[in-house]
Amino acid sequence: MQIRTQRLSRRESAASRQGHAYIVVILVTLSASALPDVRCLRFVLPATELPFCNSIEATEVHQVSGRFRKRLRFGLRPAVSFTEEFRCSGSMDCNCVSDLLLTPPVPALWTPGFAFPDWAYKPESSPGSRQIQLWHFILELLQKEEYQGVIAWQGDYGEFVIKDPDEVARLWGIRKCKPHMNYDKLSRALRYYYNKRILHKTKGKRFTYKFNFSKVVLVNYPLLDMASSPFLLAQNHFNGGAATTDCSPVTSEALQSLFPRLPDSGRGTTLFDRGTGAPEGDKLRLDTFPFLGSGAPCYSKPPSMLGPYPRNPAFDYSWGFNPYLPGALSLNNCPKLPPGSLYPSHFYPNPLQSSLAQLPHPFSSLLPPGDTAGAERGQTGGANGSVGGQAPRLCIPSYPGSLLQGRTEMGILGSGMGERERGENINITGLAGGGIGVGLGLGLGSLGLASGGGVQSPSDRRAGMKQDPGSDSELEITDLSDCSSENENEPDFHASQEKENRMGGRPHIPEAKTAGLGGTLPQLSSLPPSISPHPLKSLVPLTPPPPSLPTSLSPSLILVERHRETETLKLTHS
DNA sequence: TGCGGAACCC
DNA sequence: GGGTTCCGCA
Repeated sequence: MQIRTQRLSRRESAASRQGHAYIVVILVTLSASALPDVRCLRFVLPATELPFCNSIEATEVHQVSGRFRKRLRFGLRPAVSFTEEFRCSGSMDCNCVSDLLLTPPVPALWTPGFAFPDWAYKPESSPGSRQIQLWHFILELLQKEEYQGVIAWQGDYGEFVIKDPDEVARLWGIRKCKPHMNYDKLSRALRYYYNKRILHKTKGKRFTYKFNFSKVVLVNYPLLDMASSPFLLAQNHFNGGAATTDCSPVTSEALQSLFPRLPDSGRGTTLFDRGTGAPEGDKLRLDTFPFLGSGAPCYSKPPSMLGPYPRNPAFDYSWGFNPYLPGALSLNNCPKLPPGSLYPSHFYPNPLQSSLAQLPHPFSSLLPPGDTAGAERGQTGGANGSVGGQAPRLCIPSYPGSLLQGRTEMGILGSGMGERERGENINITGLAGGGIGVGLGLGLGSLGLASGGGVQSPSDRRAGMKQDPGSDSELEITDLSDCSSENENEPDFHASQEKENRMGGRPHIPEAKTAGLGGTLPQLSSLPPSISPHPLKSLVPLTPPPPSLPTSLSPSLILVERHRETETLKLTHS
């Protein structure tokens, strides 16, 4: 069933600067008649093509005045355009794609992988260890086509079967430099995950285990709205189908055990940081994912293996990871392990299609991209089974220049705009003939990124002023990448991995909602290049904070204030 | 085949 | 901390 084009319009947007990474919160109000059940979002990052799905559960879609509203949260690195697809469930086989061009084509800084943030796949990120963890390894095998005969997804909701236990053990032994590894030992290690709720044994099925993705999600995004997340609810299958999420409360200890890099996962250091003043409530905190230094104990990954995507060299970054891509998990690059296969076009049964697909990004990034060849070109991975076929894709002109092109009506999003400006700059338009279409434009200019004067040209802005009162969308962009000090040493990608960073010990990342301070910060263009290792580092929101912003300066805001002072001082000196 | 305790290693 | 190894038990 072809869904007619649905025009969406921005209702409100806000953005703030916090480094490299952005958090984008989209609030979309859809006409009820047009989109009764939004199920899937698909994003494609430019240099990597990272489709991942966010789902919108019906219960999560608030029907307001005959419209369905849903706030979509996802984090994305700046300088990435992405495609999102809305797909209707049921008989409505609609989908649509639109692009969001955040920044100029600078290196893609964030590559969400699989269900977990990339750092989760990094051996260095293994809690308490700098080696790859077994569950990472299992995921690695699962995502490689050549190991389908050894281990493969089977069943649903993260269930997989070890078809060849000895071979899996052998591979694991190779990876860990344990030549005497066998399945008995491997299974013991797997049982080690039971208590951690990472894995679960499927009783009655030989060699069959099940990932508790919801737990992994929990530990990464503890404040994710479990009750309203269809994915997490689906993960209850993991726990015997209980009506509740897995879900004994996740203790701080457990979270720290799994993800020690969460300063204190159980005490509010969450991606969804409530109480930050965002009207929407939670806020995705990308600064939870630091990129760590390399350090595979056994092997060193050749550079060719580091980049899972067929990237444009300019966009390449060694730490990029997508477990669905070749070598994505071969972080230790065990010599005896064959190189990663080509990007698998499909996985069956891919539990993520039905479960992780319903997660807000980055969880939804578990979904396999359907078309690896489009990594560089940022095409839609239509092969993704979660998406109803190849969706039309709006091509947004690359920065700098107009975000609007063709039928697309793009808008500049960000806190750098006043309410009036935002009304002018944000415009979301559906795709003709493509079902519900949402085109999102994110202008750096509106965010205060001064290089080039912003993404959207004035003419574009004018073109994007049209609004549809019948629908709204809301974007919130947060730059959080200042948090990762490790990444500062990465010359290629300037990549800092997002990480939760509100707790002590780590570099403090300003909260997402810092737009209110942005106006006082110097714009990038006004700063010497050396000041900011990354253009977005100087991204400065221009607009006042959202009304819900706390009036008092939080520690993070203080940091922003300090940053502002520093930048101002540098500017003065220069 | 699966489990978990225990000791041990890194 | 995250396994690894060994073991007894079911």
